[in-house]
Amino acid sequence: MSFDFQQVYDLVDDVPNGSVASYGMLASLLPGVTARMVGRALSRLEDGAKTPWHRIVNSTGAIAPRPGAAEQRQRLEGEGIAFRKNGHVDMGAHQWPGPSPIWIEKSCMDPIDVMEIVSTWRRRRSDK
DNA sequence: CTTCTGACGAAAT
DNA sequence: CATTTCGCCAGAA
Repeated sequence: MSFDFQQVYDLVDDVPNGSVASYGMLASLLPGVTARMVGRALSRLEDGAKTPWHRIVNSTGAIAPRPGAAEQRQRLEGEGIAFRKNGHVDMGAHQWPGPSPIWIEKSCMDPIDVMEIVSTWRRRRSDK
């Protein structure tokens, strides 16, 4: 069975205004889904979609080079996201804290595991 | 069935 | 930091 794009969209919908998440982090919260699959799911979004795709960047904080990258940056700046000189998002300051309790409940995941995963991604940032 | 192609990530250089 | 290299894998052609 192939995975359902919808589960990716549901998680992206959970990322609040003013914060950004990486493809890899979202993928790590979705068993069996890889970062590439998350990206593919977003690329298949339809134009009028309500899903906040612009809040997803890669693990280095860079915006994937593609038509529409400019719009993504513009939207993020509109939400108060700060960028560095090299064009990367300041992940340390805006990284998504993790999924909401509502999402965690719907996903049927163990809250402890979720916290574990999230902390791993935060640690990875600061180590660098 | 085979080939090609990425909205990625991590480590090495 | 920026670049390169390689692993990964579902769809489209």
